[in-house]
Amino acid sequence: MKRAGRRGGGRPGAGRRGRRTHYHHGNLRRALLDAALALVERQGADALTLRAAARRAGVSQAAPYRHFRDKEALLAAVAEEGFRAMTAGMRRAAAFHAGDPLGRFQAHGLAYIEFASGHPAHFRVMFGRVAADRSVHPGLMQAAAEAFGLLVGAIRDCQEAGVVRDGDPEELALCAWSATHGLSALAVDGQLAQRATRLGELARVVTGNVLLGLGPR
Amino acid sequence: MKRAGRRGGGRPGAGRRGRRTHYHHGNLRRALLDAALALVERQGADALTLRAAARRAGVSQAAPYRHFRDKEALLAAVAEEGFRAMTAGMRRAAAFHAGDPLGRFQAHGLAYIEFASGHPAHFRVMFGRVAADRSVHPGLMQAAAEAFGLLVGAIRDCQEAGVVRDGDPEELALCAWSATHGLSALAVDGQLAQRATRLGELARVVTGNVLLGLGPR
DNA sequence: ATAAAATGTATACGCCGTCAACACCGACGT
DNA sequence: ACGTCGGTGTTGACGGCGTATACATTTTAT
Repeated sequence: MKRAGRRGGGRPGAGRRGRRTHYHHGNLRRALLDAALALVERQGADALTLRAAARRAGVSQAAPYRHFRDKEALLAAVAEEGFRAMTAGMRRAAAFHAGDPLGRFQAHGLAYIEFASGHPAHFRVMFGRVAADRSVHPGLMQAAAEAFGLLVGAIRDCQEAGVVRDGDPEELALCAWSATHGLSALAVDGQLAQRATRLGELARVVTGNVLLGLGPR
Repeated sequence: MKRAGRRGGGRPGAGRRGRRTHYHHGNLRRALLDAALALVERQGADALTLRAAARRAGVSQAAPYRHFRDKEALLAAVAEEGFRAMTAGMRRAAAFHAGDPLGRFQAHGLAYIEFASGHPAHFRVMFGRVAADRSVHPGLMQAAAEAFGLLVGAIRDCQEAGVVRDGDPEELALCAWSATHGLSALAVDGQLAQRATRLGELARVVTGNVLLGLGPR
């Protein structure tokens, strides 16, 4: 149905097809999102610009407006992808601790910190001021809620196993989320400068301390 | 010609021969900083613009460059003031718990969260990416270190009182800082939307949980 | 008094987000 | 088959931004 032939298809020099280039792009929305992700990952959050994404996708500066209402919408989409990637990483890490609720829980936290330190610019977009009113971007809200939901679920499992004290699981999960997010944010913002080399170790200390606090009384 | 009412108000030594007083504006650096703080506080971090600060101070757009190397330098100065204000707030709060190291420690955390939720835009400037290399702004680094130093000192006092377990105080303080900063950051970024009304309560829960984790074994 | 240094202004460049007007393409009703 | 229509991409423009350069003015040092 949709043809793959694209105009410029990424690089004017490379994309030569028999025909004159097509006027329409194959899937510009996806291409812009990929361009935006690459920009963030390789040149930082400040390099994420509607015009730069358009350039990278090989279209004109106004083309993105057919797919994103404004820059904020593109940022929200980038953030959403970040939450999905982070959630996937947390799931992967937890899979190694099948019968061990506490281990799963800590693995979630470590994976969170690992994502942040591995993709600092992306992390900043995820938690930066993407919108005055977040509810305008339901996909983003849902993706963020899913990550938090993992933690809440893990807390519930720990409570059932008797290794975490009773109480509102959301509230307890928030204690863990705060510590995990805080360490990640401090690391990403360069506030741990001289300690950065030990980040992995610090992550264990911090998440471990959370567990001590959450343990049964 | 552009003449616009000069900064008449409070120009010291307006006569001539004012020794320590400054030349044209009075003290443009301070005026720009105040303008920047007002912009951040009243219109958010995105409204902080060199040109807007200049406008608000009543000077031309290029004037700020005589006092700040670039926009980053102005941001750093704004962030520094934020750290000083936050540190002051933490000291004030701790003063109410003279003989109670644990109380002091928790008061620090609560004051931290209170500052963040009371001045979200300023908080964002303080922890946003002000510079690729923070060491270019020594005043900022020092102001931030002072806030962290408060926590470390409080941890030491708690250890001496036997209410916090032994161990590297910096490491233990970092556990507390992470949780405190994390809750603040989540609140500021609107990630606690529906729970925001209970922020004060959540702050107590989170800081209390940290103390449980740090307690003697 | 005069030269030098400090401070502010005018102007310009290039990039940005965004908008309006237009061009092209594929699909669909007739 | 054909004309039209909505979705998609282009061109060009506007005002705002950070910043550089050249210049004017005031303060300070000699």
